[in-house]
Amino acid sequence: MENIKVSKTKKVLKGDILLSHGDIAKYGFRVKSGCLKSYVIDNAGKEHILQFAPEDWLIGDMDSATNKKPSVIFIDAIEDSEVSFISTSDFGDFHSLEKELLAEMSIKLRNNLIATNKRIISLLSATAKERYIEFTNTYPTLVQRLPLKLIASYIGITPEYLSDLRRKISKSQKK
Amino acid sequence: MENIKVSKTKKVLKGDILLSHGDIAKYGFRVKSGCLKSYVIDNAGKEHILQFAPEDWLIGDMDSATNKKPSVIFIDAIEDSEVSFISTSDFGDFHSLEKELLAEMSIKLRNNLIATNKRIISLLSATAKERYIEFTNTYPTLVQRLPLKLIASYIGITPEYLSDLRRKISKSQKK
DNA sequence: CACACTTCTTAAGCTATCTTAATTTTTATC
DNA sequence: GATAAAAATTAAGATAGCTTAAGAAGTGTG
Repeated sequence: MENIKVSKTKKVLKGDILLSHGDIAKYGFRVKSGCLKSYVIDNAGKEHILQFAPEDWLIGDMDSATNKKPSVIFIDAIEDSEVSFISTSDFGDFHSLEKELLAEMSIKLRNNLIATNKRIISLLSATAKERYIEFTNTYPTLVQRLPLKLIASYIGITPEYLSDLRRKISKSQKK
Repeated sequence: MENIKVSKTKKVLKGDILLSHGDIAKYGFRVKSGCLKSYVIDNAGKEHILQFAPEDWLIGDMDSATNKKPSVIFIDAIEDSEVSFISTSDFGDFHSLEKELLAEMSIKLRNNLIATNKRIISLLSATAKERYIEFTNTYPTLVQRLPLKLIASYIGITPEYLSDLRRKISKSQKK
């Protein structure tokens, strides 16, 4: 999607909120530098991270943008970032798009779907420890860069329990 | 994808396996009648259901088909079914496809991605009880039709615990 | 460099969910 | 419609992962 219409580029600061629960998504975001996250907040007020978007990643709420419905997610900057805005009017009607662009979009959607399915497999069938190790293998650069509590949130456990797991893992490696 | 190339139609019996762990997926499947499921088997030998595919649904292993890699999933018939085979060569190179078909594929991929993301939100942020109630609301016809143990597997719990939950739910409704 | 703030760790007790195993109910088959 | 097979239930004991709380270790900022 290098050639998709991009309306503007903007600098955002760590902590800035680009999309809030209840908003109707008018834009998706392409991250030029820095890192964004998308997440939900559950009934108990706990945050659960859906996606990290470092350099060159896209992030947005496709459901809200496509169906013009209030978003259930938030998108924030977790580092100072530079972000370009992708108008979601492009998402609405695929039939009006160029063939070339459609093919690229299909590929991105397909790859995203494959990755998302892997995450479901992981959530259904792997233990917390296995999911953590899988995360470190899949996103080694993010592990360096992100606070552990965000990684815990992404893999579906508490930071305290992740801390336990890491201690157990490093203990078992020492021998 | 009504107009995608479909090589053949075939009747399959309950229990028949259409794709096995280790296979490279040569076909996706469109279900004409009956119902298929896709699932993984974890290290402990437990089955975890990724998808149900009743009438008019598509099911397959996109990762295996796209990347010509051995599948990590199985696809079986859970009822006697009639199924048409979709050649996965269509998946490989999007650029060679008709524009109209690409637009339809993009829409299907997008909708699938939206649904898949909802499932991740549910797995991360909802309790087992909430996930069960959500399932019954989202797929009321499947609830009638499928054994509870398959639903338990789909929402990520054991059949015994689902049984407990159902008892608690019906007890709390009686008052 | 000191203060505040965030992140990380540790530990004890707790709960949602699992395991095992036996029993009952439902469904399919000859 | 009897028998076998599959599905669902029940219950007791086990455990992975959570909660709470407090302290330690980083990190940024004036």
